[in-house]
Amino acid sequence: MEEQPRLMHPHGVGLAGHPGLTHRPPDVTAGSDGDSRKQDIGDILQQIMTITDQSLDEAQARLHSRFPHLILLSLNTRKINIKTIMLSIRGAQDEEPPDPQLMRLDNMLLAEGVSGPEKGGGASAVAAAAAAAVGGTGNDNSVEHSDYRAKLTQIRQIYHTELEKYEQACNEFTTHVMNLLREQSRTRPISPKEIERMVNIIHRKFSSIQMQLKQSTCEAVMILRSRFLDARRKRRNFNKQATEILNEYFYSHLSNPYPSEEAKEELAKKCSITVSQVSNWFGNKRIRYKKNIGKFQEEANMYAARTAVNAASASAQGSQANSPSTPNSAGSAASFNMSHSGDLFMSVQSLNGDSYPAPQVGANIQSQVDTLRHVISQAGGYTDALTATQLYSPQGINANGVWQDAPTPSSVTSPTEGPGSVQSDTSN
DNA sequence: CAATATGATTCGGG
DNA sequence: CCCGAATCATATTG
Repeated sequence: MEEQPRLMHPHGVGLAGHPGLTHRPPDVTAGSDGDSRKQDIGDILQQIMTITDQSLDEAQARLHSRFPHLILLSLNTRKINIKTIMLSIRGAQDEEPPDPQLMRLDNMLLAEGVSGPEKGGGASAVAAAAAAAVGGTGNDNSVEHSDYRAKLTQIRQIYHTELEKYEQACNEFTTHVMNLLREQSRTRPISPKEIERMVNIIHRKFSSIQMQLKQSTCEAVMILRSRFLDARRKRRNFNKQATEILNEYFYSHLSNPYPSEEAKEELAKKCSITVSQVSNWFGNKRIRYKKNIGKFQEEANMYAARTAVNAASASAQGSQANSPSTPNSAGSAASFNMSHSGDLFMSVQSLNGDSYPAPQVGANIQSQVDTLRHVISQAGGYTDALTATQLYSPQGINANGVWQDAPTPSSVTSPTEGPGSVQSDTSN
């Protein structure tokens, strides 16, 4: 919630001051005496070393200071799934084997889309790669996605500017030194080998800086990735309305709370969440409901009653088939059509029994039956006879085939028992 | 703060 | 792939 501003530096930032490199070659030209040439060369070399070392540190410091929170985060938060990530880039951190490491970093940056072409394709590639690396569930979390992408772009931007800067500085410096050497060559013979050696030294130094930069960038990307792709880190509860909608659906399809793909899509749309989230929600809901029905009775009652009323009024106004007369509204949802519902239930039993081929009316009724059944089973404690006939199981749902499965081994016929159940049903 | 609620992920199975 | 189950990590609540 606070990383935005930090990373949001509109380009330019940070490139401004660049102590180590920008203040490039000290005025070496001063040593135009003649004798102290050799000394100068030594000095220059010294300078190179100093400068580059300094800038190296700075390069690192800068990067770290640019993503301080991120890095802090990685250190603070528990072991998160960074372990996987760390594994993938380990070896790059510890020792410093010359080549393979650099290649690794390069590959990674490339795969990450940081050092690749432009944005667009790169980002999606990153997403894919990231998803694959982290979970494997390449789903659709486009929301967080854009955020993630934006930040990745920033990282890339910084990376590129810095890299460019380094390169430029390197070139400038090399030229500078070359010029100097050339100048000196008039006073003393300078073997090409010597020049080459100098250039090599410079390049080596600069490439080591580059590598630091790459490494730091990798780190930042990794952290960013873990931050954004591990959704658990940012879990947000769905808003009240969404939960309502989901619950409504769940309880009105209690006998078969497995929304089809289309249903999921619709729910997702209505709730402003992704289909995956809908699936997750139902998965969680099913198992948690089953695990402790008592805990959900209140809620079940509520939604069942509510949707029952809705459905009832709806069907009353619409077609009527062999429907029960749909009595009074609100109030005693539990007690009302108890007797009728018995019939209804029986009559629909067949529909309900086999698969849910239910045409149009069937679906409608099915839904009602579900909710009614609940209402009934709630009042069940009092309506001996009906509940006694185990037509529809003890727990209220699992009447037929599918989503049934005896839950709590305890309590069978009486809805009572266990934690805090009952009580509330009469209030209804 | 602990306890609980909740969304997401991971691990087998079909 | 979808499920259920177990589990994780965060949110919310008391």
